[in-house]
Amino acid sequence: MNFSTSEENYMKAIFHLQQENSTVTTNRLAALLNARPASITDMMKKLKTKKIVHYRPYRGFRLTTEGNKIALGIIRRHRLWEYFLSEKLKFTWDEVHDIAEDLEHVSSKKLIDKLDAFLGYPRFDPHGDPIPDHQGKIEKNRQLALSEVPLNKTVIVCHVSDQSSPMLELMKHNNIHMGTRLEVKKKFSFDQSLEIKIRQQAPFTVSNQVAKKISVKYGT
Amino acid sequence: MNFSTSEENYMKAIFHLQQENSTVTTNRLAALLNARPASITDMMKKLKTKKIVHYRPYRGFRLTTEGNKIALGIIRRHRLWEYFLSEKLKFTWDEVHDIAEDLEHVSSKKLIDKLDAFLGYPRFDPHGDPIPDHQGKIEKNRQLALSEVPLNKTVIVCHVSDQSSPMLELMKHNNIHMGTRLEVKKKFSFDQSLEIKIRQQAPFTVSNQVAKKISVKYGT
DNA sequence: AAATAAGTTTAGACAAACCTAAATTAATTA
DNA sequence: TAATTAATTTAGGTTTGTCTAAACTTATTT
Repeated sequence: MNFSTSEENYMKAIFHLQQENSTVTTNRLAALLNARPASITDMMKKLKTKKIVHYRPYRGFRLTTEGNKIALGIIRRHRLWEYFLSEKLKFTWDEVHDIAEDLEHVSSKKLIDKLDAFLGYPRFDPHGDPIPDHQGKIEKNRQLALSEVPLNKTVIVCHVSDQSSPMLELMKHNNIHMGTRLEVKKKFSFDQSLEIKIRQQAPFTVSNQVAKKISVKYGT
Repeated sequence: MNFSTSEENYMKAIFHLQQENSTVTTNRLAALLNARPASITDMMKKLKTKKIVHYRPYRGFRLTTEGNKIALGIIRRHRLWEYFLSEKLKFTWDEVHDIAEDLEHVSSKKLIDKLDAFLGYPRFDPHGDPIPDHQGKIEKNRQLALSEVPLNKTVIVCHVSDQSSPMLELMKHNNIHMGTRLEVKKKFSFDQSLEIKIRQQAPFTVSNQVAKKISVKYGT
Protein backbone atom coordinates (compact mmCIF):
# COMPACT_ATOMS: atom_id res chain seq x y z
CA MET A 1 0.00 0.00 0.00
CA ASN A 2 1.00 3.60 -0.55
CA PHE A 3 0.82 6.38 2.00
CA SER A 4 0.48 10.13 1.82
CA THR A 5 3.08 12.43 3.31
CA SER A 6 0.61 13.24 6.03
CA GLU A 7 -0.06 9.62 6.91
CA GLU A 8 3.67 8.98 7.01
CA ASN A 9 4.23 11.87 9.39
CA TYR A 10 1.56 10.53 11.72
CA MET A 11 3.06 7.05 11.72
CA LYS A 12 6.52 8.35 12.43
CA ALA A 13 5.27 10.55 15.26
CA ILE A 14 3.37 7.69 16.85
CA PHE A 15 6.45 5.52 16.58
CA HIS A 16 8.56 8.08 18.41
CA LEU A 17 6.00 8.62 21.16
CA GLN A 18 5.67 4.89 21.62
CA GLN A 19 9.37 4.60 22.43
CA GLU A 20 8.62 6.13 25.81
CA ASN A 21 5.07 4.93 26.49
CA SER A 22 3.32 2.00 24.94
CA THR A 23 0.07 3.81 24.29
CA VAL A 24 -0.17 7.23 22.72
CA THR A 25 -2.82 9.85 23.36
CA THR A 26 -4.55 12.33 21.09
CA ASN A 27 -3.19 15.38 22.84
CA ARG A 28 0.40 14.22 22.91
CA LEU A 29 0.33 13.49 19.22
CA ALA A 30 -1.39 16.79 18.51
CA ALA A 31 1.37 18.62 20.37
CA LEU A 32 4.13 16.78 18.53
CA LEU A 33 2.59 17.33 15.11
CA ASN A 34 1.48 20.90 15.73
CA ALA A 35 -2.08 20.00 14.91
CA ARG A 36 -5.44 20.16 16.62
CA PRO A 37 -6.74 17.16 18.54
CA ALA A 38 -9.69 16.91 16.17
CA SER A 39 -7.33 16.36 13.26
CA ILE A 40 -5.64 13.55 15.13
CA THR A 41 -8.94 11.78 15.70
CA ASP A 42 -9.78 12.07 12.00
CA MET A 43 -6.49 10.55 10.97
CA MET A 44 -6.65 7.78 13.57
CA LYS A 45 -9.95 6.63 12.13
CA LYS A 46 -8.37 6.48 8.74
CA LEU A 47 -5.24 4.68 9.93
CA LYS A 48 -7.41 2.26 11.80
CA THR A 49 -9.30 1.22 8.68
CA LYS A 50 -5.92 0.80 6.97
CA LYS A 51 -4.81 -1.49 9.81
CA ILE A 52 -1.92 0.78 10.72
CA VAL A 53 -2.97 1.52 14.29
CA HIS A 54 -4.97 -0.16 17.01
CA TYR A 55 -7.48 2.41 18.17
CA ARG A 56 -10.54 2.55 20.38
CA PRO A 57 -12.15 5.97 20.98
CA TYR A 58 -10.95 7.66 24.16
CA ARG A 59 -8.46 4.83 24.75
CA GLY A 60 -5.42 6.02 22.82
CA PHE A 61 -3.67 4.13 20.06
CA ARG A 62 -0.54 2.27 19.08
CA LEU A 63 0.95 1.00 15.85
CA THR A 64 0.07 -2.47 14.59
CA THR A 65 2.90 -4.80 13.61
CA GLU A 66 2.39 -3.63 10.05
CA GLY A 67 2.34 0.04 11.11
CA ASN A 68 5.55 -0.45 13.02
CA LYS A 69 7.26 -1.93 10.00
CA ILE A 70 6.19 0.99 7.84
CA ALA A 71 7.29 3.53 10.43
CA LEU A 72 10.72 1.92 10.57
CA GLY A 73 10.95 2.27 6.80
CA ILE A 74 10.23 5.98 7.04
CA ILE A 75 12.75 6.42 9.81
CA ARG A 76 15.30 4.53 7.74
CA ARG A 77 14.78 6.97 4.88
CA HIS A 78 14.98 9.95 7.19
CA ARG A 79 18.20 8.88 8.83
CA LEU A 80 19.94 7.82 5.64
CA TRP A 81 19.22 11.22 4.15
CA GLU A 82 20.50 12.89 7.32
CA TYR A 83 23.68 10.90 7.01
CA PHE A 84 24.01 11.84 3.36
CA LEU A 85 23.45 15.53 4.03
CA SER A 86 25.94 15.62 6.83
CA GLU A 87 28.60 13.30 5.45
CA LYS A 88 28.50 14.07 1.73
CA LEU A 89 27.02 17.54 1.43
CA LYS A 90 28.76 18.86 4.55
CA PHE A 91 25.73 20.24 6.31
CA THR A 92 26.19 20.76 10.02
CA TRP A 93 24.36 18.21 12.12
CA ASP A 94 21.76 20.70 13.31
CA GLU A 95 20.72 21.59 9.75
CA VAL A 96 20.03 18.12 8.45
CA HIS A 97 16.79 17.28 10.22
CA ASP A 98 14.45 19.68 8.43
CA ILE A 99 15.68 18.83 4.96
CA ALA A 100 15.55 15.10 5.67
CA GLU A 101 11.98 15.66 6.78
CA ASP A 102 11.11 16.41 3.15
CA LEU A 103 13.40 13.90 1.47
CA GLU A 104 12.10 11.02 3.56
CA HIS A 105 8.77 11.06 1.73
CA VAL A 106 10.29 10.14 -1.60
CA SER A 107 9.51 6.52 -1.23
CA SER A 108 11.28 4.52 -3.92
CA LYS A 109 12.64 1.42 -2.19
CA LYS A 110 15.34 1.07 -4.81
CA LEU A 111 16.46 4.66 -4.27
CA ILE A 112 16.89 4.11 -0.56
CA ASP A 113 18.72 0.83 -0.92
CA LYS A 114 21.10 2.33 -3.46
CA LEU A 115 21.62 5.35 -1.25
CA ASP A 116 22.38 3.02 1.65
CA ALA A 117 24.99 1.21 -0.45
CA PHE A 118 26.50 4.48 -1.68
CA LEU A 119 26.90 5.66 1.89
CA GLY A 120 28.54 2.39 2.90
CA TYR A 121 25.67 1.03 5.02
CA PRO A 122 26.06 3.47 7.91
CA ARG A 123 24.57 2.26 11.19
CA PHE A 124 24.02 5.59 12.94
CA ASP A 125 22.86 8.97 11.72
CA PRO A 126 24.64 12.23 12.60
CA HIS A 127 22.61 12.55 15.81
CA GLY A 128 23.73 9.10 16.88
CA ASP A 129 20.36 7.50 16.23
CA PRO A 130 20.49 4.01 14.72
CA ILE A 131 19.51 3.58 11.05
CA PRO A 132 17.15 0.63 10.47
CA ASP A 133 18.51 -1.77 7.82
CA HIS A 134 16.56 -2.73 4.70
CA GLN A 135 14.53 -5.20 6.73
CA GLY A 136 13.76 -2.66 9.40
CA LYS A 137 16.19 -4.10 11.92
CA ILE A 138 17.72 -1.63 14.31
CA GLU A 139 21.05 -2.05 15.98
CA LYS A 140 20.73 -1.21 19.63
CA ASN A 141 23.34 1.30 20.53
CA ARG A 142 24.25 0.75 24.18
CA GLN A 143 24.08 4.39 25.11
CA LEU A 144 24.39 6.05 28.45
CA ALA A 145 24.14 9.58 29.64
CA LEU A 146 27.36 11.53 29.96
CA SER A 147 26.43 12.03 33.58
CA GLU A 148 26.70 8.27 34.18
CA VAL A 149 30.08 7.69 32.59
CA PRO A 150 32.88 6.33 34.81
CA LEU A 151 36.05 8.41 35.13
CA ASN A 152 38.77 8.20 32.50
CA LYS A 153 36.87 6.05 30.03
CA THR A 154 36.91 7.34 26.46
CA VAL A 155 33.39 7.70 25.12
CA ILE A 156 31.88 8.99 21.88
CA VAL A 157 29.13 11.57 21.79
CA CYS A 158 26.24 10.04 19.88
CA HIS A 159 23.05 11.77 20.86
CA VAL A 160 21.80 15.03 22.28
CA SER A 161 18.24 15.05 23.49
CA ASP A 162 17.88 18.82 23.75
CA GLN A 163 18.10 20.74 20.49
CA SER A 164 17.34 24.18 21.92
CA SER A 165 19.59 27.07 20.96
CA PRO A 166 21.26 27.50 24.36
CA MET A 167 22.19 23.84 24.27
CA LEU A 168 23.53 24.09 20.72
CA GLU A 169 25.39 27.22 21.77
CA LEU A 170 26.99 25.44 24.67
CA MET A 171 27.96 22.48 22.50
CA LYS A 172 29.47 24.68 19.85
CA HIS A 173 31.32 26.73 22.44
CA ASN A 174 32.94 23.66 23.94
CA ASN A 175 33.50 22.06 20.58
CA ILE A 176 31.28 19.07 21.23
CA HIS A 177 29.55 17.46 18.31
CA MET A 178 28.45 14.07 17.09
CA GLY A 179 31.37 11.69 17.18
CA THR A 180 33.45 13.78 19.56
CA ARG A 181 35.62 11.58 21.78
CA LEU A 182 35.99 12.69 25.36
CA GLU A 183 36.68 11.57 28.92
CA VAL A 184 35.21 12.51 32.27
CA LYS A 185 38.12 13.51 34.50
CA LYS A 186 36.45 14.54 37.75
CA LYS A 187 33.03 14.57 39.32
CA PHE A 188 32.41 17.41 41.73
CA SER A 189 30.08 16.11 44.37
CA PHE A 190 29.04 19.48 45.82
CA ASP A 191 27.22 20.55 42.66
CA GLN A 192 27.51 17.33 40.65
CA SER A 193 29.26 19.08 37.79
CA LEU A 194 31.72 17.18 35.63
CA GLU A 195 35.14 18.02 34.34
CA ILE A 196 35.42 16.99 30.71
CA LYS A 197 38.53 16.55 28.62
CA ILE A 198 38.64 16.42 24.85
CA ARG A 199 41.92 15.33 23.35
CA GLN A 200 44.22 18.25 22.58
CA GLN A 201 41.93 20.74 24.25
CA ALA A 202 41.79 22.42 27.61
CA PRO A 203 39.40 20.72 30.05
CA PHE A 204 36.12 22.37 30.92
CA THR A 205 33.16 21.66 33.19
CA VAL A 206 29.52 21.06 32.48
CA SER A 207 26.59 20.85 34.85
CA ASN A 208 24.94 17.57 35.66
CA GLN A 209 21.75 18.87 34.03
CA VAL A 210 23.53 19.31 30.73
CA ALA A 211 25.41 16.04 31.07
CA LYS A 212 22.14 14.19 31.37
CA LYS A 213 21.12 15.37 27.95
CA ILE A 214 24.24 14.19 26.19
CA SER A 215 24.36 10.50 25.37
CA VAL A 216 27.56 8.66 24.66
CA LYS A 217 28.67 5.17 23.83
CA TYR A 218 31.90 3.34 24.57
CA GLY A 219 34.57 3.42 21.94
CA THR A 220 38.12 4.53 21.41
CA MET B 1 6.99 32.90 -2.51
CA ASN B 2 6.48 29.21 -2.01
CA PHE B 3 4.85 26.84 -4.44
CA SER B 4 3.01 23.56 -4.13
CA THR B 5 4.20 20.44 -5.91
CA SER B 6 1.27 20.80 -8.23
CA GLU B 7 2.03 24.42 -9.11
CA GLU B 8 5.64 23.47 -9.74
CA ASN B 9 4.63 20.70 -12.11
CA TYR B 10 2.46 23.08 -14.08
CA MET B 11 5.24 25.64 -14.38
CA LYS B 12 7.72 23.05 -15.52
CA ALA B 13 5.31 21.67 -18.09
CA ILE B 14 4.55 25.12 -19.49
CA PHE B 15 8.25 25.81 -19.70
CA HIS B 16 8.84 22.68 -21.73
CA LEU B 17 5.94 23.33 -24.09
CA GLN B 18 7.13 26.89 -24.58
CA GLN B 19 10.46 25.67 -25.90
CA GLU B 20 8.68 24.69 -29.10
CA ASN B 21 5.92 27.26 -29.30
CA SER B 22 5.77 30.59 -27.58
CA THR B 23 2.17 30.28 -26.43
CA VAL B 24 0.74 27.19 -24.79
CA THR B 25 -2.81 25.92 -24.98
CA THR B 26 -5.07 24.30 -22.44
CA ASN B 27 -5.34 21.03 -24.31
CA ARG B 28 -1.63 20.60 -24.89
CA LEU B 29 -0.90 21.18 -21.25
CA ALA B 30 -3.71 18.83 -20.23
CA ALA B 31 -2.23 16.11 -22.42
CA LEU B 32 1.26 16.58 -21.03
CA LEU B 33 0.12 16.60 -17.41
CA ASN B 34 -2.45 13.82 -17.78
CA ALA B 35 -5.15 16.07 -16.49
CA ARG B 36 -8.47 17.36 -17.72
CA PRO B 37 -8.68 20.72 -19.51
CA ALA B 38 -10.92 22.07 -16.76
CA SER B 39 -8.17 21.49 -14.23
CA ILE B 40 -5.74 23.41 -16.37
CA THR B 41 -8.05 26.39 -16.49
CA ASP B 42 -8.42 26.33 -12.71
CA MET B 43 -4.69 26.35 -12.21
CA MET B 44 -4.05 29.03 -14.81
CA LYS B 45 -6.36 31.38 -12.97
CA LYS B 46 -4.41 30.73 -9.84
CA LEU B 47 -1.01 31.14 -11.48
CA LYS B 48 -2.21 34.32 -13.09
CA THR B 49 -3.07 35.92 -9.77
CA LYS B 50 0.37 34.84 -8.56
CA LYS B 51 1.93 36.58 -11.57
CA ILE B 52 3.48 33.36 -12.82
CA VAL B 53 1.75 33.25 -16.19
CA HIS B 54 0.26 35.69 -18.65
CA TYR B 55 -3.21 34.43 -19.37
CA ARG B 56 -6.33 35.67 -21.12
CA PRO B 57 -9.27 33.27 -21.39
CA TYR B 58 -9.33 31.34 -24.67
CA ARG B 59 -6.02 32.92 -25.68
CA GLY B 60 -3.49 30.49 -24.19
CA PHE B 61 -0.75 31.37 -21.73
CA ARG B 62 2.96 31.74 -21.26
CA LEU B 63 5.27 32.16 -18.31
CA THR B 64 6.08 35.63 -17.02
CA THR B 65 9.72 36.55 -16.50
CA GLU B 66 9.25 35.57 -12.88
CA GLY B 67 7.58 32.30 -13.84
CA ASN B 68 10.40 31.50 -16.19
CA LYS B 69 12.96 32.02 -13.47
CA ILE B 70 11.10 29.74 -11.12
CA ALA B 71 10.68 27.06 -13.76
CA LEU B 72 14.41 27.12 -14.41
CA GLY B 73 15.00 26.58 -10.71
CA ILE B 74 12.79 23.50 -10.74
CA ILE B 75 14.51 22.15 -13.82
CA ARG B 76 17.85 22.76 -12.17
CA ARG B 77 16.77 20.66 -9.21
CA HIS B 78 15.41 17.94 -11.43
CA ARG B 79 18.53 17.64 -13.53
CA LEU B 80 20.95 17.79 -10.62
CA TRP B 81 19.11 14.93 -8.96
CA GLU B 82 19.14 12.99 -12.22
CA TYR B 83 22.87 13.48 -12.39
CA PHE B 84 23.27 12.38 -8.79
CA LEU B 85 21.15 9.27 -9.28
CA SER B 86 22.99 8.23 -12.37
CA GLU B 87 26.53 9.20 -11.44
CA LYS B 88 26.61 8.45 -7.71
CA LEU B 89 23.88 5.89 -7.13
CA LYS B 90 24.48 4.06 -10.40
CA PHE B 91 20.95 4.10 -11.69
CA THR B 92 20.66 3.56 -15.44
CA TRP B 93 19.76 6.70 -17.33
CA ASP B 94 16.24 5.55 -18.11
CA GLU B 95 15.41 5.05 -14.40
CA VAL B 96 16.39 8.45 -13.13
CA HIS B 97 13.59 10.61 -14.48
CA ASP B 98 10.74 9.34 -12.32
CA ILE B 99 12.67 9.50 -9.07
CA ALA B 100 13.99 12.97 -9.86
CA GLU B 101 10.39 13.97 -10.48
CA ASP B 102 9.79 13.53 -6.74
CA LEU B 103 13.12 14.82 -5.46
CA GLU B 104 12.87 18.05 -7.43
CA HIS B 105 10.09 19.32 -5.17
CA VAL B 106 12.29 19.43 -2.09
CA SER B 107 13.04 23.06 -2.44
CA SER B 108 15.81 24.06 -0.09
CA LYS B 109 18.07 26.39 -2.06
CA LYS B 110 21.00 25.51 0.15
CA LEU B 111 20.46 21.81 -0.44
CA ILE B 112 20.57 22.23 -4.19
CA ASP B 113 23.62 24.46 -4.16
CA LYS B 114 25.48 22.03 -1.93
CA LEU B 115 24.41 19.12 -4.08
CA ASP B 116 25.68 21.02 -7.13
CA ALA B 117 29.06 21.54 -5.46
CA PHE B 118 29.22 17.90 -4.33
CA LEU B 119 28.61 16.77 -7.91
CA GLY B 120 31.31 19.10 -9.22
CA TYR B 121 29.00 21.59 -10.96
CA PRO B 122 27.97 19.30 -13.81
CA ARG B 123 26.68 21.11 -16.89
CA PHE B 124 24.58 18.36 -18.45
CA ASP B 125 22.30 15.73 -17.01
CA PRO B 126 22.43 12.04 -18.01
CA HIS B 127 20.05 12.69 -20.91
CA GLY B 128 22.36 15.39 -22.22
CA ASP B 129 20.06 18.22 -21.20
CA PRO B 130 21.79 21.29 -19.80
CA ILE B 131 21.58 21.99 -16.06
CA PRO B 132 20.76 25.63 -15.23
CA ASP B 133 23.31 27.17 -12.85
CA HIS B 134 22.40 28.74 -9.50
CA GLN B 135 21.29 31.91 -11.30
CA GLY B 136 19.19 30.00 -13.79
CA LYS B 137 21.62 30.40 -16.65
CA ILE B 138 21.67 27.58 -19.16
CA GLU B 139 24.66 26.66 -21.23
CA LYS B 140 23.60 26.08 -24.78
CA ASN B 141 24.92 22.74 -25.84
CA ARG B 142 25.84 22.96 -29.50
CA GLN B 143 24.18 19.72 -30.37
CA LEU B 144 23.62 18.18 -33.72
CA ALA B 145 21.89 15.05 -34.90
CA LEU B 146 24.03 12.01 -35.40
CA SER B 147 22.77 12.01 -38.98
CA GLU B 148 24.53 15.36 -39.56
CA VAL B 149 27.92 14.47 -38.19
CA PRO B 150 30.91 14.64 -40.55
CA LEU B 151 32.94 11.46 -41.10
CA ASN B 152 35.65 10.47 -38.66
CA LYS B 153 34.92 13.14 -36.06
CA THR B 154 34.64 11.84 -32.51
CA VAL B 155 31.35 12.90 -30.95
CA ILE B 156 29.64 12.25 -27.64
CA VAL B 157 26.08 11.02 -27.38
CA CYS B 158 24.18 13.54 -25.29
CA HIS B 159 20.50 13.28 -26.05
CA VAL B 160 17.97 10.83 -27.40
CA SER B 161 14.64 12.28 -28.38
CA ASP B 162 12.77 8.99 -28.62
CA GLN B 163 12.38 7.04 -25.40
CA SER B 164 10.20 4.24 -26.77
CA SER B 165 11.15 0.66 -25.95
CA PRO B 166 12.28 -0.30 -29.47
CA MET B 167 14.63 2.67 -29.43
CA LEU B 168 15.96 1.78 -25.98
CA GLU B 169 16.33 -1.81 -27.17
CA LEU B 170 18.35 -0.72 -30.17
CA MET B 171 20.54 1.53 -28.04
CA LYS B 172 21.20 -1.18 -25.51
CA HIS B 173 21.91 -3.73 -28.22
CA ASN B 174 24.53 -1.51 -29.82
CA ASN B 175 25.89 -0.39 -26.50
CA ILE B 176 25.03 3.26 -27.00
CA HIS B 177 24.28 5.36 -23.95
CA MET B 178 24.72 8.87 -22.66
CA GLY B 179 28.33 9.86 -22.95
CA THR B 180 29.24 7.16 -25.43
CA ARG B 181 32.00 8.36 -27.78
CA LEU B 182 31.68 7.30 -31.38
CA GLU B 183 32.58 8.15 -34.96
CA VAL B 184 30.66 7.97 -38.21
CA LYS B 185 32.80 5.94 -40.63
CA LYS B 186 30.65 5.77 -43.76
CA LYS B 187 27.44 7.19 -45.12
CA PHE B 188 25.60 4.91 -47.50
CA SER B 189 23.86 7.15 -49.97
CA PHE B 190 21.48 4.52 -51.38
CA ASP B 191 19.53 4.21 -48.13
CA GLN B 192 21.22 6.94 -46.10
CA SER B 193 22.26 4.56 -43.37
CA LEU B 194 25.41 5.22 -41.36
CA GLU B 195 28.26 3.03 -40.30
CA ILE B 196 29.11 3.75 -36.69
CA LYS B 197 32.25 2.82 -34.80
CA ILE B 198 32.61 2.81 -31.05
CA ARG B 199 36.15 2.41 -29.76
CA GLN B 200 37.10 -1.22 -29.14
CA GLN B 201 33.90 -2.51 -30.66
CA ALA B 202 32.91 -3.88 -34.02
CA PRO B 203 31.27 -1.30 -36.31
CA PHE B 204 27.55 -1.44 -36.97
CA THR B 205 25.02 0.46 -39.04
CA VAL B 206 21.98 2.48 -38.09
CA SER B 207 19.27 3.92 -40.29
CA ASN B 208 19.06 7.62 -40.99
CA GLN B 209 15.72 7.68 -39.14
CA VAL B 210 17.33 6.45 -35.97
CA ALA B 211 20.37 8.69 -36.41
CA LYS B 212 18.11 11.73 -36.49
CA LYS B 213 16.88 10.95 -33.01
CA ILE B 214 20.31 10.71 -31.44
CA SER B 215 21.95 14.02 -30.63
CA VAL B 216 25.67 14.37 -30.14
CA LYS B 217 28.16 17.08 -29.39
CA TYR B 218 31.79 17.46 -30.31
CA GLY B 219 34.34 16.26 -27.83
CA THR B 220 37.15 13.79 -27.51
C1' DA C 1 -21.47 9.84 44.30
C1' DA C 2 -21.84 14.29 42.34
C1' DA C 3 -19.47 17.95 40.40
C1' DT C 4 -15.79 19.62 37.93
C1' DA C 5 -11.90 19.42 34.97
C1' DA C 6 -9.35 17.44 31.38
C1' DG C 7 -9.14 15.00 27.32
C1' DT C 8 -11.42 13.35 23.17
C1' DT C 9 -14.74 13.06 19.59
C1' DT C 10 -18.39 14.79 16.50
C1' DA C 11 -20.44 18.06 13.39
C1' DG C 12 -19.86 21.12 10.12
C1' DA C 13 -16.73 24.26 7.29
C1' DC C 14 -12.88 25.33 4.28
C1' DA C 15 -8.96 25.22 0.83
C1' DA C 16 -6.44 22.68 -2.62
C1' DA C 17 -6.54 20.04 -6.49
C1' DC C 18 -8.81 17.29 -8.91
C1' DC C 19 -13.12 15.68 -11.68
C1' DT C 20 -17.71 15.54 -15.08
C1' DA C 21 -21.13 17.67 -17.70
C1' DA C 22 -22.98 21.70 -19.59
C1' DA C 23 -22.26 26.20 -21.56
C1' DT C 24 -19.58 29.30 -24.07
C1' DT C 25 -16.15 31.08 -27.40
C1' DA C 26 -13.23 30.73 -31.41
C1' DA C 27 -12.06 28.64 -35.66
C1' DT C 28 -13.38 26.32 -39.78
C1' DT C 29 -16.20 25.11 -43.49
C1' DA C 30 -20.04 25.02 -46.53
C1' DT D 1 -22.16 34.60 -43.30
C1' DA D 2 -24.33 30.94 -41.01
C1' DA D 3 -23.53 26.45 -39.37
C1' DT D 4 -20.64 23.16 -37.55
C1' DT D 5 -16.78 21.61 -34.99
C1' DA D 6 -13.15 22.03 -31.77
C1' DA D 7 -11.28 24.13 -27.81
C1' DT D 8 -12.01 26.27 -23.54
C1' DT D 9 -14.38 27.76 -19.53
C1' DT D 10 -17.95 27.55 -15.93
C1' DA D 11 -20.73 25.33 -12.52
C1' DG D 12 -20.97 22.22 -9.32
C1' DG D 13 -19.14 17.94 -7.04
C1' DT D 14 -15.39 14.84 -4.63
C1' DT D 15 -11.41 13.71 -1.70
C1' DT D 16 -7.79 14.80 1.50
C1' DG D 17 -6.37 17.07 5.31
C1' DT D 18 -7.02 20.60 7.98
C1' DC D 19 -9.77 23.68 11.29
C1' DT D 20 -13.36 25.61 15.19
C1' DA D 21 -16.92 25.04 18.31
C1' DA D 22 -19.94 22.15 20.60
C1' DA D 23 -20.85 17.70 22.67
C1' DC D 24 -19.44 13.89 24.98
C1' DT D 25 -16.26 10.57 28.00
C1' DT D 26 -13.19 9.70 31.44
C1' DA D 27 -10.63 10.98 35.41
C1' DT D 28 -10.25 13.62 39.56
C1' DT D 29 -11.98 16.09 43.41
C1' DT D 30 -14.71 17.28 47.10
